[in-house]
Amino acid sequence: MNILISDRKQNTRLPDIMRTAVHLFVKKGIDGTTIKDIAKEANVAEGALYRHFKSKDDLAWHLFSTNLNQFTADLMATVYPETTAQKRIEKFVEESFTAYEQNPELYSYLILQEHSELEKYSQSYIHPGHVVMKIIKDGQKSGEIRRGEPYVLGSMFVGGIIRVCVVKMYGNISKGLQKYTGEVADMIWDMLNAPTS
Amino acid sequence: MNILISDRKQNTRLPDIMRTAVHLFVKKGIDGTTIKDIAKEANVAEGALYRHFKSKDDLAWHLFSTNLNQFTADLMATVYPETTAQKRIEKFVEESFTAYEQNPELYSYLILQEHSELEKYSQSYIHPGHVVMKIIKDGQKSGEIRRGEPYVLGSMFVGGIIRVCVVKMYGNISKGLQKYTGEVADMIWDMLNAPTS
Amino acid sequence: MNILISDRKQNTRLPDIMRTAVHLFVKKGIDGTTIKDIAKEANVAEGALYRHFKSKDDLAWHLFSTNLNQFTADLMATVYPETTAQKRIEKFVEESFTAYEQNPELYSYLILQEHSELEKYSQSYIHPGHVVMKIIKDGQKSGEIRRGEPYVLGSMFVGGIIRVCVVKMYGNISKGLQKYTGEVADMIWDMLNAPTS
Amino acid sequence: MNILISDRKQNTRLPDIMRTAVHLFVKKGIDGTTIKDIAKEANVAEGALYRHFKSKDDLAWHLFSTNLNQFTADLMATVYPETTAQKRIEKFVEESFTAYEQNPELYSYLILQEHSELEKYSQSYIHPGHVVMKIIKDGQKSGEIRRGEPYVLGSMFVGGIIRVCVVKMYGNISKGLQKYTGEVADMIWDMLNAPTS
DNA sequence: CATGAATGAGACTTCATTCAT
DNA sequence: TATGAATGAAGTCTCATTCAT
Repeated sequence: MNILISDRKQNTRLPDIMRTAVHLFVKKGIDGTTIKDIAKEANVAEGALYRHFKSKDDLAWHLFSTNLNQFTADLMATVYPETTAQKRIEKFVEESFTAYEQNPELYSYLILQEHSELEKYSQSYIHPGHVVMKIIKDGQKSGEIRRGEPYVLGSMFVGGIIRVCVVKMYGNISKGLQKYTGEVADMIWDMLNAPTS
Repeated sequence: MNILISDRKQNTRLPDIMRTAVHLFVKKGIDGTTIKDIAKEANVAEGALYRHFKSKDDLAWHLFSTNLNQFTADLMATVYPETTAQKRIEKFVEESFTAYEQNPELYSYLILQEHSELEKYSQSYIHPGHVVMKIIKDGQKSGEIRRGEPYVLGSMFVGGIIRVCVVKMYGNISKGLQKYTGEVADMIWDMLNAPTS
Repeated sequence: MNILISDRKQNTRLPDIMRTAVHLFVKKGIDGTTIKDIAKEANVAEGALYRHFKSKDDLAWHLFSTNLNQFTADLMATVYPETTAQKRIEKFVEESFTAYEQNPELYSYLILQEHSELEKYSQSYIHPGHVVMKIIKDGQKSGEIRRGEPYVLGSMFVGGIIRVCVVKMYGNISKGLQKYTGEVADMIWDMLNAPTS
Repeated sequence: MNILISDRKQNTRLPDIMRTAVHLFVKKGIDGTTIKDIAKEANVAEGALYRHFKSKDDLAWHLFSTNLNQFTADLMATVYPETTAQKRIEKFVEESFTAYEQNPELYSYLILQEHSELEKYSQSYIHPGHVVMKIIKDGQKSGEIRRGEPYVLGSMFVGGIIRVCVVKMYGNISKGLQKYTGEVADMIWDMLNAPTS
């Protein structure tokens, strides 16, 4: 389900507004994007936006938290039926690359950028890092994953995935990321697995 | 004061301005930081900035490009005397973590953040990614590093390092990063090295 | 309000802004007038101006070029149906003095002042000098007007008119200028006409 | 005597400053010229200016009033030994055109421009208009000059001269103005003289 | 005396938000 | 409900003037 398109069918320009907002927020930052920019590109009057959101930051925050919660939930639902650490990692990579390719701008907005503008809102939202940490800690408990500070291991895991997306976004990788799912999952596994013997 | 050591340079507030600017740019973003903020925190009048820089963005760009060039040059000088891929990776990790710990804010400004505000300036600056790519490509040529799209391998390499710094910055890792140099370098090596048949 | 007469046009503060701007530009110069001045005297917020003009200079230029084109066109339409140089001069004087008396400030802005601030804009606008030069050159061709460098003759012609307006503006002439139309036209004619052997 | 070069021989940059100031004030207006502009073009430090003048406006006013007084006095001394209106007019034209050609920028600063910026200073300085009015009134008394409102006649007289200078300054007259002295004086005389009989 | 960095008031401009139509 | 002109606080930048060196 495309998370940007609300399932309530109203005769509203809301989806246009949201899609445009993500596009511009990614391109120019939240502070760098004006209401006029969004209104013009979404073919809406400036005032129209305030029918749906209390403020620009409210829009930015809504876009962020709603979609990030959704993405994290989807990730959890896909990854955790798997029972081995290796399989979980593979699913995590697959799901991440798929999300990126389906909507690079939204993925960038949710995952690739830090939003200092949103710090005023609660920082306790659920995010994919939680899934990563769970995979690591469960894997360490079961002996599948090497010992070490879990945050370091988790960072090495998720940092690589994030960076691949960034580099793809900058145009340095031409094929679809899904092509690299297996290879990347293998690399992460080589990095994290506990040496047998 | 030793009269032999340049007593001619005017006492300028430039260092204060630059230090403060990095601090605030990291904390609130470039767009989110005002000239007034910088002036107040640096104990300088607002106009003082404009004796040294044409505009706020000019300051941001100067801070970015100058220091990034320097860091990249240092990195190259440290890494490339080494002759094996494994050693180079270790030096790269060590140098990165040291740079982070010496000046987390500057490192964050240079490496951890994407600056959409600076896109108007030339995108052809030298940056550490170039060093990473060289390590990867040289290592693949010599057979030390596994086959695969170099940008993907490079992203996995550098993405992990970046992420460790981000997580440290958010306070989730308490020890100094230099403690993890060996461990992280090993993990990257496990991930990248070509399986010896 | 008669619904047949355009009830659609939004009630805009544009006319207030323009009237006030001319007033202040004449009184204090363009550079000497601030946006705050205009806003206060026009009872408008400072930002209102920027809905209609890109900048203060843009406003100044618009005011200048639009009205000057209009005035020149009117002048041409009044003067050039006449067929003798003497009549044309009389009409020119009459039209000039009438324009001055109808709106001294606008006339001053268009004709009496040099605007170094507007030099950045095209200098190729149409202005009343063109009408003067045409009267002179046509009159010289037909033998009605004395020989001599046309720009010198034109300057003597139009300079007098301009100066009369300036002196009136400074309060040294108390009667309406239209009273002097005949006298001034005669003087110009005495100055310019070719002596009939 | 060049009025811009002080007869006290000090080792000072004052003449440079004054010449530069006139140049820039004419080119960009007083408000449009900055102290930095003047300092840079005169090869002086910004602060140096304040050794000679209390403020920028003080400089502008000094330049204006001193030189205008001088010019008016010279004019009076040249014109008033003459005993007929016609001769006086000729001398006035000659002196004006000579002054323009000797130093167009200074003449422009004194005569061709209105300085709304200087209104804060006394408006009761002596200026060439007084000489003009004296010529007109004396001429009317003696019957040499036609009847009519003296300010109107004076404006017609001096307005032409001013305009010729302006048009020359804009480059539309290529020969030196002194070439036109006789012709212009004749025209003014034709315009102002009382018809005999 | 000269220099030019610093000051800080105030100019121009932007833009999130409101509100009459 | 939509529109977009208006608001006005706040941001960026300028520049006359001061003052330590």
